[in-house]
Amino acid sequence: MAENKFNSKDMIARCVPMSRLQSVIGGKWKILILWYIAFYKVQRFGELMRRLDGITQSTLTKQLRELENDGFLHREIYKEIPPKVEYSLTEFGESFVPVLETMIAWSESYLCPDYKNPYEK
Amino acid sequence: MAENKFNSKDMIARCVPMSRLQSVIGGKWKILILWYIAFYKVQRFGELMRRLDGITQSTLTKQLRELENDGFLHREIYKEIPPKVEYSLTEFGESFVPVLETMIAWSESYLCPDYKNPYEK
DNA sequence: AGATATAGTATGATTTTATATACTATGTTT
DNA sequence: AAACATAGTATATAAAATCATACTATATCT
Repeated sequence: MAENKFNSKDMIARCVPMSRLQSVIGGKWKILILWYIAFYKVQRFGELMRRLDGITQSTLTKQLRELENDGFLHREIYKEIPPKVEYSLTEFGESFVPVLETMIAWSESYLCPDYKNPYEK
Repeated sequence: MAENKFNSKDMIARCVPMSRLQSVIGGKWKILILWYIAFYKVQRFGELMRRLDGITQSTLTKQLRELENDGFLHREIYKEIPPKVEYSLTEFGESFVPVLETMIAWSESYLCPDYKNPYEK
């Protein structure tokens, strides 16, 4: 049996950042949205709608607002007609990109091993 | 404006591993459960219950079953009274540990910067 | 004989998440 | 004059996730 060198109180305390991470990137679309914005430079609401197969406008709006409130995204509004809004990563959002990279690398190797990225040799 | 060197079809295809990852580690408790098992060597149902503040038995059971079905966890049943079951990472589950490490490192640095891990200098 | 321990299951209620549908604004194009 | 484009909002509904509560089994301890 493995030994546990942490006591109960420490274990609970240590868990806090993981809990926060869960609450911040949980949700059915968030890492996908961040992924599109970070790696494919998708910036427009309409394009995200087309990419995220099956999402509704109100759900996308809600997820984007939460990502904005949590500091990942910047939302630039242009006073034009028809309306134009561009989403981009904040500095904080950029800091999360290596985590996304680790996630996608693992997913491609272990979760979808038959998946072939056409841009890698 | 950033250029996008991927066409629409590729973008959708490329997204698949991220979608699967989302479906596999989404949910309110899963990365937390994996974290406890991987880093604190928690193996028993009852101990997980005590760690995961607020989770109910049925929810914990469901999450553990899903992690087992998705290949992350091994569930070893001992034919004893009172019942004894031990959870541990499979080889596949172990492959995910570096991702968990990246997640927690980012969370500690960026999400909970005031959090102090008592076991690091 | 009754309490204790562990790992659950069963049922139904509640909360959270997501969906469908209709609607808004207004400059430009047909 | 009507249609189009974009980025939404509003309202109501449905589906999924989670929770609360009560219950099961049975060897061992008191």
